Amino acid sequence: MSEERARGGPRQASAIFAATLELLAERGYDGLTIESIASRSGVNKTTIYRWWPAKDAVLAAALVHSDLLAFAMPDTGSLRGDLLALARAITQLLTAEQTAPIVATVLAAAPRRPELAAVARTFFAERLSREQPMFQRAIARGELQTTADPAMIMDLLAGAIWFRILLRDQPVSPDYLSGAVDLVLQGAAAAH
Amino acid sequence: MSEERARGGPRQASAIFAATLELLAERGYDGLTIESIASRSGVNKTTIYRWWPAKDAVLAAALVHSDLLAFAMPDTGSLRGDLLALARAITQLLTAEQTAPIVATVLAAAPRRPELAAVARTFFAERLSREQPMFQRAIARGELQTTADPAMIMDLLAGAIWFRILLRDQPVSPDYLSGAVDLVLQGAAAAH
Amino acid sequence: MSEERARGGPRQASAIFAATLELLAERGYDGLTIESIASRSGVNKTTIYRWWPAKDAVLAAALVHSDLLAFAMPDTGSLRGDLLALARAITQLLTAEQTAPIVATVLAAAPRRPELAAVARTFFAERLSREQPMFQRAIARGELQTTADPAMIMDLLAGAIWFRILLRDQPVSPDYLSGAVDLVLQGAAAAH
Amino acid sequence: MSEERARGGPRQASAIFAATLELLAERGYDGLTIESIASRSGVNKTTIYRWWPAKDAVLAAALVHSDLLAFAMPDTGSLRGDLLALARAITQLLTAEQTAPIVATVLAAAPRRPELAAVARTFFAERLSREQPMFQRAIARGELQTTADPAMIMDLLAGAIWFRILLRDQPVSPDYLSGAVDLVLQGAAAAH
DNA sequence: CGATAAACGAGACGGTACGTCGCGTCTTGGT
DNA sequence: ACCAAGACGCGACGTACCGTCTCGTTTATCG
Repeated sequence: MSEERARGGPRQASAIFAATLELLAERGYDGLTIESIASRSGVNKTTIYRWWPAKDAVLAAALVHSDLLAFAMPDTGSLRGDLLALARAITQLLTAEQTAPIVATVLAAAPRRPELAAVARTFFAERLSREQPMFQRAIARGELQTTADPAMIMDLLAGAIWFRILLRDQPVSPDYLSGAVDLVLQGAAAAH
Repeated sequence: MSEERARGGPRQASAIFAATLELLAERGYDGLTIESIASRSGVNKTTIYRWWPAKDAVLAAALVHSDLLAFAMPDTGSLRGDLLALARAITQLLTAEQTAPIVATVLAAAPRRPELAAVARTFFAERLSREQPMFQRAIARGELQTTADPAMIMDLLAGAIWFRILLRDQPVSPDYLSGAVDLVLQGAAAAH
Repeated sequence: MSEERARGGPRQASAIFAATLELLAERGYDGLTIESIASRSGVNKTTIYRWWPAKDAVLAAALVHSDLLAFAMPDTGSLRGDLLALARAITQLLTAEQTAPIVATVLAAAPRRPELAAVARTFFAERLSREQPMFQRAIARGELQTTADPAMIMDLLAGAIWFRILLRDQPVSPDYLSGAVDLVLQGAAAAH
Repeated sequence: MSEERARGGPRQASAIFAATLELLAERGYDGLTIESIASRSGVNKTTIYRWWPAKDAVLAAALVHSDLLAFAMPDTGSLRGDLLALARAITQLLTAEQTAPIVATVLAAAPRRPELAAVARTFFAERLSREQPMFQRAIARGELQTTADPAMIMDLLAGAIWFRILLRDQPVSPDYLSGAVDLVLQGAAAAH
């Protein structure tokens, strides 16, 4: 029952994925070439093409296979604490030296790259679904109205962080984060 | 005293810029090549390289030169109306057939491309400064507290729209927009 | 055991060589470009660069591969006859419609082009060594002194023809050839 | 009566010619570009094109204008001495550091470059005519038969040297030169 | 255990685009 | 009238990866 190789991948899939993410971090999306992945992972170019149609697909597979997209769902006892923890995790993802280039790259390529777009979409959808319990706990605690829209709350919070870091290129301070969380929470608390 | 050509650009700059944006919309960022710009604009490749070092620079110049980044600052009489108008304009920009491919592609590519990042940064900074009167009017009307942070409000609103359309790939309905505006406004209205 | 392709050359080497010599004859040395060779031979430019670093190398290989540099060593029974045959062959090479443009161009370019110079040097060295039997037969027949220097004799004879055709641009008549052969032979016959 | 500028040339012709020959010696024929001549001579590219159609023409004019092609006709008192002096001068021209690259270059380009070919042809023709007195003196002294062909003698001698240096890439020793002169002289002396 | 099919290594190839160089033409403006 | 300055179209350069394609050589699974 050697499960070492999943269906639909080459024998050295792990080496390929590792090389892919290394190179992506080192040289950026454009510096990431199939040939460099092949060379770095000690695999022949043909082998990669046998399994994936293009470098985006390799990258998508590498991301899914990696734990870069994994994140712990917080449970601090209060919605404010949970949202703050999430906001900090997002900020971390977008600024940490190892993850920032990868995440920026994937999002940049996503709009025109179905594979990467699918990864992003799936990631965010799954994330939202995993956030549901957090909001249900908050409702149970009376911290949130039943009518509140968790997706919108996360859009506002996560969007502000993404927007500020990637597009406005402005720092995201702890104060900014707590201010944004407060604003959104108070806004959601107000009756419709 | 024909001042027809600004300093630092080729004679057919306009044709080059037009071709650049057309091709960007048609083929996406990676499909946009210097040779295709040259061919489409009826200009020689060499001429483009004489003036810009890389395609990002051409693209940045084309964006600055275009009116895509122009936008009217609303003045509806209420902050809610103004923010809603802005939110609609942003949504429009990101979804309209002519602008969406260009804007989405540029914004997506910006984090990895210094020139494009600079354009985005400048654009958003200028935009924010032009939004100041809108917030000052709201404060004068008593719709907003003096302590409110306009930048954060715009980050939340614009970020949510951008995030939802480009990353989560979800529709942005009029109800969603007004809901988001309300949430943010009520959140900002609550005391700190 | 198909030995069809010699080591160190592309699969369509012959087509490339043929195109190279054709184009050299048609357009001269400077008009001979890698791109034109690629186009004419139906091979991609990249393929040529994969195997040769520059056009001189292609040209050198084409020359070596061709039979332009092949020549039959005469054996007419007398040194005078042999030298006359050689002189005629050289003249022919430098004036015949098919060979003249190629040979003249190559010889002219040789001094400035290491690869071509090497081809010329090798060719003339090999040629001289193949001429040795001719001179030995002449010595055996008593037509030539043992002290005579075959290399000098050939330098004088070949040099005169080459000089006259390529540099002085003057015709080389049969009378001129036999006159030159006679002069050299009689000079060589005289005691030192 | 300022004759400083000949008809059909720009004001800075001398600077252009000097730059041309310098660059030719420094960088070879291919490294000699119109743009580099213009830059070195402090003249605009346009000016050069106004007067000469291509770099060959500039080079031809520069050579004619220079004294590189000048040579003194020897008069040593004997034909053998005169020929030896000529042979040494030719060898010098082909091997001296300053002249060798220029001469090799011109001859290399000549076959396909009418301007340069004309320069070469003119040079050799004029040279031969200036050699006539040398042969007439020899005939007057009884060193040479009336029937001897001076052109052929010079073809053999000069051709051997050119051939040996440029094509066979072999050294030309003093012994070689005197041997060649002796051989040719004795051959010419023998009756037809 | 040995056949056989999948996976792989090696690398030549056609192709697109890159960014650069020098050519020769042209226009403009200044002596 | 001549020239400096320099933009321009053009052709070729040599390079980098792309994705495709044989062609043998492992592997590893199964009869």
